Amino acid sequence: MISIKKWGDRVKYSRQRELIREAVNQSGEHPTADAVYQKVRQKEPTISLATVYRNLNQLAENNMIRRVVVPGDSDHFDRAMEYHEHMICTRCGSVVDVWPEHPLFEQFQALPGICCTGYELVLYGLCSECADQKEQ
Amino acid sequence: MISIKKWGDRVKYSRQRELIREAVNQSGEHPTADAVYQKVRQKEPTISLATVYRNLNQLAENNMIRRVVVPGDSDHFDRAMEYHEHMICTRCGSVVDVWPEHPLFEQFQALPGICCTGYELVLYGLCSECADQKEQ
DNA sequence: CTATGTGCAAAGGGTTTGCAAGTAG
DNA sequence: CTACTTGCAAACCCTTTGCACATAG
Repeated sequence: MISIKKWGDRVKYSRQRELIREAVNQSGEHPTADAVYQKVRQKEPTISLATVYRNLNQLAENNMIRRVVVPGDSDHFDRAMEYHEHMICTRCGSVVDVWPEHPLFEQFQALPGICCTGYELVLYGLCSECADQKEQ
Repeated sequence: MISIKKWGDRVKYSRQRELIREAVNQSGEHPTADAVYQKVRQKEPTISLATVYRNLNQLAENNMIRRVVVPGDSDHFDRAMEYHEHMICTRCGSVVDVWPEHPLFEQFQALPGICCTGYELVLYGLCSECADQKEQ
C-alpha cells in the first residue's frame, strides 16, 4: 500500500495504476494504451481498457509519464525522463528517442511575435534497424 | 473546366474539389474539414462531408494544401505557402501562423544518431488577441 | 463513512469506406 | 468507354463516459 503521492492528496493508491505505471516505465518501447492494456492484463486479467485510459491520462497530466502524440496513430506513452524528442520510423512505425544537444524550447520561446509556452514535436525518419536494411 | 493538374494525369477535374481548394486557400483561417464543408455547402448544397475529406486528403498528399495536425482536435488545413509553423492559442484555440527566422528542418536533419526526413510541429501559446485580453 | 477508483457496456467524435450512380476526358 | 468522383449511409477506430459496485484512507 505504498502510495507515492507526489501529486496531491486526492489521489488514492490503486494496484491497477501501479501496474500501468510500471508497464510504461519498464518498457523500453513507447507503448500505446492498448499495448499497456495487453501487458497489464497478464498480471491483472480483469482490468479494463477504460481503466488504462483513465490512469494513463491521470499519470500524464501529473507528469508521471509522458504522452507522445503521433499524427494518424494512437497516442504513445513514455516514461517521464530527462528532456528528449521522438522520431517515428517511416518504415516500421516504431518510436525512437532522440537526444538533441540543445533544448528546442528556448528557441521556440524566442520566436518573434508570439509567446510560446509549449510545443509538440514529432520527427520522421528511419530508425537504425530500418536504415541498415535499406542499404542491403 | 480548367484543370490545373500539377499532380499527375489520373486526376480529373471536379467542381467540388475546386470549391474545396478555394475554401482553404481563400480562408485566412485554418479551417477544419467540417469548416470547409460548411463553407462549400453554401455554393454546393449537395456536397457530402465524405467528399470534403477525400479531397482534402488528396490535396494535402499532393502538397496543394497543407495539413495542420492539432493534438486532441480535428486536423486543420492551410493554404500551401512559404515555410512557416503554427501555434495553437491555449486560450481560444485558434491556429496562428508563425514565421521563424531560420527553418527548423536543417537543425533536425543535423540531429545526431538519426536521419530525419520530416517533422510535425505544433507550438502552444497565446494569440495576440488573447494576450491583450489577459493584460486587462 | 466518503471520496476516489474500477469494470462493463454504451456512447462519442472524427474520419474512412463500400457501393451504385454520375461525369470528365 | 473507362477511370475517376460523388453522395449516402454504414462502418471504423480510438477514446471517453455513465453507472453501480468496490476500496483506500
